[in-house]
Amino acid sequence: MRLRRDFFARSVHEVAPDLIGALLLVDGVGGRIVEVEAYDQEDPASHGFRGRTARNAAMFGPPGHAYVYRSYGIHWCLNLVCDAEGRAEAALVRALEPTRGLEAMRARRGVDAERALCSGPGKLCQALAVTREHDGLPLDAPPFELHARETEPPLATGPRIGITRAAERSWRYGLAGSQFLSRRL
DNA sequence: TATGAGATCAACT
DNA sequence: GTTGATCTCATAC
Repeated sequence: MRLRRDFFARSVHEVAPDLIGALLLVDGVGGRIVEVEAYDQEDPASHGFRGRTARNAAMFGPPGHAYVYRSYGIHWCLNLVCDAEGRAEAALVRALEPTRGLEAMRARRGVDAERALCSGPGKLCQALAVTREHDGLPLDAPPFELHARETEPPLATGPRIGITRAAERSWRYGLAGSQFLSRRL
C-alpha cells in the first residue's frame, strides 16, 4: 500500500517509528527503511530551530515532501517532512536495507558489500542519487515511491548520532537486530 | 576495535 | 571566518 500524504500530517514523533519497515524507492532504486531520526523545531540540533532560511525552506513547507541538504560540504542527507504547520518537523532517513536496484547502487557507491550501500545518511543518498534537485519534491509522485510496511516490525531506539547539541535525546528509531543499521542500537 | 584527520561547501555569525 | 544531522582511509592498540 502506498503511503498517502496525510501519513505525514502528524507529529514526527509518531511518524518516525511508523516509517521503520516502509519501502522507499527513488527511480525504482531503494529498499526498506531500517533507521530514522526525529527532529522538531524545539530541538537545538534541528535546522528548523532558528527559523526559516533559504536552505531549510522545505522543512517549513507542507508535510509529505522531501528536505535535502548538503552536510560537511560533501554528503547529501534526505529528510521526510512531517507535520509542518509552522513547526518544521522532519524525519532524517539514516539507513535502508537495499532490496531493489542493487547493481545501480553498487555502481554509484563504488562498493560491493550490500551492508555498506545504504548504512548511513550520506551513503544512502549517494546510492539513490538523491541531490539538491530532490529538495522540496512531493513523496507521493515520481521519482519518489513510498510503500507502507505490511507488518509491524520490532523497534529499537537510541541516542542520535553525529550531532553536538541535544545528542542525548533518544529520537533515533531502528529495526531491531537489522544488519543494515548505520550503527547497532 | 578505536580513534583521528581530511575532504569540501553553503549557510550563518 | 566558522561550523556542521558524515564518510572513508590510515594508523595504533
